[in-house]
Amino acid sequence: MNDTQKEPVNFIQKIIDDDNASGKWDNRVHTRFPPEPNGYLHIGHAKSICLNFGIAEKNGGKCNLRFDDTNPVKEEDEYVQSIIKDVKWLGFDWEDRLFYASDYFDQMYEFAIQLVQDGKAYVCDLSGDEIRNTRGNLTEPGKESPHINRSIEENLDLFVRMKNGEFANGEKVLRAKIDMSHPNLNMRDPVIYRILHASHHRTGDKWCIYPMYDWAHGLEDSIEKITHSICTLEFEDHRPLYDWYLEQLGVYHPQQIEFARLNLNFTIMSKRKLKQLVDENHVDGWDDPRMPSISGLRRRGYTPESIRNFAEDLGVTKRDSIIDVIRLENALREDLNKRAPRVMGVLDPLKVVITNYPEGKTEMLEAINNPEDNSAGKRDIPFSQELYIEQSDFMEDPPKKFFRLGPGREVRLRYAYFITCQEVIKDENGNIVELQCTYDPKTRGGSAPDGRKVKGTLHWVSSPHAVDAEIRLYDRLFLNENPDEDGEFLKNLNPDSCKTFSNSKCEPSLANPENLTYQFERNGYFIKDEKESINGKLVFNRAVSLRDSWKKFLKQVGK
RNA sequence: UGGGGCGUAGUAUAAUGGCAGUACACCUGGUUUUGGUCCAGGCAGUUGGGGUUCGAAUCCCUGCGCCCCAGCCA
Repeated sequence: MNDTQKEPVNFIQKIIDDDNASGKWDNRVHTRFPPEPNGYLHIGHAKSICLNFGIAEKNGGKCNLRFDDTNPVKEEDEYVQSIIKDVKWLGFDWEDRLFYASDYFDQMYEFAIQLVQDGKAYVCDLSGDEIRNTRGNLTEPGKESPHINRSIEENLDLFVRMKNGEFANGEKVLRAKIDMSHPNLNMRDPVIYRILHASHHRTGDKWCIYPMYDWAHGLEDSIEKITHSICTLEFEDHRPLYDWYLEQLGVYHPQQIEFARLNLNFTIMSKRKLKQLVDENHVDGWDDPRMPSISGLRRRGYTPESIRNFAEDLGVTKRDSIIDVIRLENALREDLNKRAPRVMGVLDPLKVVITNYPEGKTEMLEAINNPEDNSAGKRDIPFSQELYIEQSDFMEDPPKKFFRLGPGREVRLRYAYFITCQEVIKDENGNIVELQCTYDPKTRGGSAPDGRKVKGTLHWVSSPHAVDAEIRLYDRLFLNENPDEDGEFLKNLNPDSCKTFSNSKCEPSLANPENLTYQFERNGYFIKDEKESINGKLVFNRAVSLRDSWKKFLKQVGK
């Protein structure tokens, strides 16, 4: 790279550069990824994970993994475990810094006591409805709570009794005393603690009051000595409150910085809606290969590297944007093109008999494992008289630009021979069931000594040596670019998002596939589905197709 | 309508007072034992109006458009 082409520096890195120049944080960079364990991680979280861990890494800093588990009614250990697994799988290391907001509940409670003692918080008896009704709205100020002037002693007493479980859910809350006419709604005496008689997945029944996000998050950051607290745009309005709390408490005060979350077209990113897809069985769980969840992408055949490259390529800004999901797919293709071993698999087999090939003979032919990587070596694949090719590689009455097989046409079988179609065998219904072809023995390996060329090269599998498999091809889960545009994302589900070929044939090397994504030549990238490959059945998922200019051509000419 | 943000090719993203660049998408062509990869070329942009300046995407004024906020969710 020449020095006129610098790597673009995003606005967060610029802030860090400035801070380091001024010595603001003693040149420390300490970030955190703070998921709430109320669902599985998705590709949107991946952007945040890559940003937080990435920026720490680039600046010689640290990044914590911290569970923001302040709402026991929504959170579960299952989600904690899945999140740990996913972040690790993406390739990030929080070393010994795995934290939970719930570890700080005692400290948070003490800080709340301090705020009450300073006369900056009060216990309010208003119901949820009453609080809402007295908050005012976008244009009108709110009204003060009738309990705003309780004495410090009374507030202390009531708050302690809240903690001790003397009151029912919703009966009382602790609120900050700020300004009910503040133009920022978040500053109108926000709730700090609410009563929730609910069992927490980590603290059990120790607590019946739980801190609200705004109270908890700044304290978590403060306790962990975070420098740059990176979050998404919708929290911009919360920053004044984040700052207010830490300011009033006089504690270590990180800087909150907001960036635009990732949106992908043809995809939904709301955890609530993804959970709905799972709960209502529209998909086969959080790890359904069509889900944008990390676990879904993993099962689909995505690599951690491709996701990280994608996230890196995205950049970081404050602009709302919708990324074309094609970019995610391209990131995978780019990664896998360099690394994936090539194999041959026929999705939808059509029998081919080589009439002039010795019956019962098997010969081994040499194939290159990865033309992009010489170190991947070579392998031998068996060839025999009876083969399978792809149904879509034969046309009885092919158009001129169809470079594949047709009556009387000659094509190359990859790494094998040139064959010519002599006869088309049909069943009583007129379906093509077999092709009788002849081969040219002089073209062994795939090139003709007389220099003659063929346009098409087909993948194939020797019938007696074939490994049976089921192959699943995935399409987008939704029909619309913006699936939730009309608020009815379920109606926009793509009924053809999974196409199954149950009679596929693979080359013998695939009998016991490794846990990696292969390229099935001319078909795309595939990975064994560990969940579905049971009872001797072998199931492959297609992660992404190869670019297909033939398909594109068909589309152009209108089918 | 109060407050907080954001406006650069189709989609994203650089340029922070000095040649509007890059990626993806799209279109041509070349190479090729994957209609893959790779290579070469092309199309295409600063939200409107005013101002400051030798010079404005960038600074100022003023419109317009889009997003977020009225959970005891995060």
